[in-house]
Amino acid sequence: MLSRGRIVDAAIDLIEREGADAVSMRGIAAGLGVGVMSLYNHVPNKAALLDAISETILSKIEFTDDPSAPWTDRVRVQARAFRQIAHHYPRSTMVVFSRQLHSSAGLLPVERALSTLRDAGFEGSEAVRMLRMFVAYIVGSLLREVGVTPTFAPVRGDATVAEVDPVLFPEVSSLAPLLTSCDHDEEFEFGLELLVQAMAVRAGEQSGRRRARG
Amino acid sequence: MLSRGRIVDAAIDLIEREGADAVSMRGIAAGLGVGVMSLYNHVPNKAALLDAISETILSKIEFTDDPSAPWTDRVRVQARAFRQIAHHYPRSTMVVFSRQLHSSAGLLPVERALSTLRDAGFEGSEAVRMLRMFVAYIVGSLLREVGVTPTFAPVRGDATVAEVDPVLFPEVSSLAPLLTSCDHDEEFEFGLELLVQAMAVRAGEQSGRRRARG
DNA sequence: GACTGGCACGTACGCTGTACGTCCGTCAAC
DNA sequence: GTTGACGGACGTACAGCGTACGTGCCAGTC
Repeated sequence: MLSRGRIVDAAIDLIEREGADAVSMRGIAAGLGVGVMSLYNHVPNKAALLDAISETILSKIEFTDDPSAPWTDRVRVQARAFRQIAHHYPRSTMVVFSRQLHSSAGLLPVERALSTLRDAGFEGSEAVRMLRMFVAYIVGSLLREVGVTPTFAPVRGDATVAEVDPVLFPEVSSLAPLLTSCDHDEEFEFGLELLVQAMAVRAGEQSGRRRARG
Repeated sequence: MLSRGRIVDAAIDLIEREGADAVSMRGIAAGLGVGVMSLYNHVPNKAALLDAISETILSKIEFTDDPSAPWTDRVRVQARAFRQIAHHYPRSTMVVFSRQLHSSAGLLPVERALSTLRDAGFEGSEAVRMLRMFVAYIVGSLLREVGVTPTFAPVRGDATVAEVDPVLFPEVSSLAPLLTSCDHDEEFEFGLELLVQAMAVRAGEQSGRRRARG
């Protein structure tokens, strides 16, 4: 028996195997051993299916952070949970980023993050701003990590960089080896640490002001 | 006379008018008053055309930062230049983000940024890490700002948030008004400032260590 | 037994990207 | 002035896409 869930799962499998461009209603149906039009009994159209894929991916994020741990550690754990799922479904992650979903699928991550930020001492618009900044960093990082099409990426990039004119682009030229290679784990942790520290500084100022007022 | 540049310009116009999904070789050709296949005399295929669009957009970034200004100000100016062009071509920006380009089109921004980071005291891998973190934030922010499909966005989001269960999602529920509305300028500047300050702290530690060694 | 609703499915239409062949205007060589 | 080559604009054609619509089967209810 066909179902919305089975269709979404098959679609995610197909995307991970053959890429987001290769996904088609016919391909998904073939993967399920089913006629194309049968899909439309469970999904109104392809756009809705892609939205459903986004929600499913988002819902797979597992939060294992300990509520009693310091908020800085919880922030780190939550950020890594986000990243882990993106690495597990790299190509589907691209479709998540390419669609803005109006649904409440991503609400649990937001709730957890806001709760953590409250523990850190941020409230109201300050908490929302912190959240948005943090999400921006994570999304931007993952877009870079995941957008390089992990499978069969032609390493043509090196050749291009080798041709960089050292006179026009001295900095790029001298840092070329560092720019072409990238330890994604290390890069992510670096930015994460910088952000957590920046937030800690800001949190200290906040509580300092509150103490001064109280 | 048809040319690669005219094709790219027409394609960008079309994307901004009707969205990235609506862009087709036939549509572009029609906009130029030309047969479809004529395009293929100047562009090998649609993917290459989209790459060309990305490069063109990237090349439109104007750097007006004063090399004699403090590096913190230069960072701010460069970030805003990036953002400005994304706002000028919002829908094309989405295609830029959805493609990773192997070309050297985005090299000038990188060069300028690395030069600024060197002035701040960052060198080698530290500079590259700072650059990548900064780009991640900017890209993530712009993806949020631009991904909300500025034109004719159905404001269904508010209704969805109004239905949030206050028991399941207390934080989201209490901050709902702040979460639904968003002053993009303010949000961007907030994160930008936080990052610049974090970088300044790190730069101070760097130069401190150098002084200690020297 | 008849009736009804849901689901799987085939057909068909308009759209897409693009391979291939054709035509025509321009320019060089004789 | 004629001829030949060549580059660019173009039409045709094909495979593949999303999906509107109609058909047939099968379970459940009166």
